[in-house]
Amino acid sequence: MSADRLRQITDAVRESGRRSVLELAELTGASEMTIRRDLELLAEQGVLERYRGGARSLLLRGEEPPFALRAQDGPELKRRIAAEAAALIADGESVVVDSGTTCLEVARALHHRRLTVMPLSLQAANALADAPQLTLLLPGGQPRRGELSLIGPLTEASLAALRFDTAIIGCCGLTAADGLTAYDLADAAVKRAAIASARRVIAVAEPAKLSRTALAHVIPASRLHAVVTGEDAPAEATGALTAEGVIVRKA
Amino acid sequence: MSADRLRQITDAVRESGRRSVLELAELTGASEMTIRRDLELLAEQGVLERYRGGARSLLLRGEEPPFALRAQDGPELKRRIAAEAAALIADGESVVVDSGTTCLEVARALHHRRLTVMPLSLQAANALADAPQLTLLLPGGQPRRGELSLIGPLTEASLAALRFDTAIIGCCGLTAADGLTAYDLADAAVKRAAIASARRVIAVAEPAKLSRTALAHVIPASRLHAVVTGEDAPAEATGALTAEGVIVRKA
DNA sequence: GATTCCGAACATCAATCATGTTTGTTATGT
DNA sequence: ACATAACAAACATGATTGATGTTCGGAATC
Repeated sequence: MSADRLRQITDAVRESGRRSVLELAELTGASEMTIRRDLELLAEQGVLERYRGGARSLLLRGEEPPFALRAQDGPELKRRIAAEAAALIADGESVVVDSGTTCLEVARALHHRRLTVMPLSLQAANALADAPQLTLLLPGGQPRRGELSLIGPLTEASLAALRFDTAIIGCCGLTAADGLTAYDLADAAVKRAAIASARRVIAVAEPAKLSRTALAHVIPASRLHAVVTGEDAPAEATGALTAEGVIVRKA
Repeated sequence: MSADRLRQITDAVRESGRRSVLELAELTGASEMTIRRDLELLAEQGVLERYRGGARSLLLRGEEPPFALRAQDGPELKRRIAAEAAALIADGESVVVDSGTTCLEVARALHHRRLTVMPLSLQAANALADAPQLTLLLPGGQPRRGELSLIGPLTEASLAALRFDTAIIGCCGLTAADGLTAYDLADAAVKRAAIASARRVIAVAEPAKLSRTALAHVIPASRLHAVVTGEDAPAEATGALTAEGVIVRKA
């Protein structure tokens, strides 16, 4: 399954709202049959909607693509950021790890460590299920479709009952002006609960997110202790965060 | 990975307490290198312990083999039992599904149904994560190593806060005299909590379990509403259960 | 110090998966 | 109703992966 082609298709359809199978086959160089199969897949993920002859986009602008697609996005960068974040955690700590693709990488980076970890997504829980030295604590909740992040009152109640040394929080947008933001309201509520039950808050955010703001406000940037981002993060963004009292680490 | 060979090895080692690599290679017809790789795998799962030249069993009699091995055991029968149990559940119900290999099959059988389901293991949660019409509720808790059943105070608290129409409960032993029993104390406590929060309790048990009793007592048989087992369940066992007021279904 | 066992590295085979091609069927438009 | 375009099932192909076997240098045991 060529991830590149899926991305090309997603982008092309999103750009003009709709594309024909023939156009997409020409664009990608793949056969029409392959395009049809791809469209079927993307339709299942809720990215687009099939109609006879083509497909129309279901992603509104400002909406995030599904997990399976984002997971293919710059995995190399995410791993570097995750490794840097993991390095900020000391053995023996208790850590709550947020949902999202970047945080999933953080969870993987903690696999061999000696910690108490509460992951906030099924993905991360699975990644850590066979970790030998880890005390794994799962919160209750409802796994969000596709994302598999745990949400709802059960999740918030589980978090409220516990106190962690560190929270690793992912985001969809993070700026000094708008603070840490997320696309999903339920996710945002869980993030807030996780932050409320942690002594120290570390955000992980690819550079692109530092100039983006999503719908749901989670917390102001000043509430963060550290942000881990990529090396090509724009200086204005990181500077503004530093001015808020946040430590910025580039991976 | 030949499941047959792993079973042969496990049985042979358990029978005589220890076996040499050479013996096992002869017995299974595989090369010594393959046997070594298998032993490494089984050692990771805690089935046996390597020593130079062979391996010795770590499974005490009366102890259950790890999940990965049991999952390969008579999958056909388990699916039939699971289908029968699933048929006892009406659309719209709320159901709590226990951990274990048989209950995992029940979860799979519920995949396309319209229900509210709380699985008590990560395995089952994963199997149901992409179910389109299902409301999935995860309890909190600690995933038990290998088994991935959720245990601990978080799990019991999650269950105590909810009321279900039906509980599907797995077991290690089930007799009219000794009731429903499990190998693991923590699992048993969770089972009890699940049963306490359900109006109706259905146990699933392969025929072999109807003449077995494990360490931890969960509930007396009379507390069950129905038992689903295989068609070749011994008549004395099923008769004794019926005498306790339990409905017995053979799949 | 000799022998036996081990495990890493490579080779091989089978199974699986993604993709393309063919062909009969279905849906759309006139 | 008929013609055409799109579709999807079935099969073919090539690439990738995973299990197994073999060889060989190194380590543990006697």
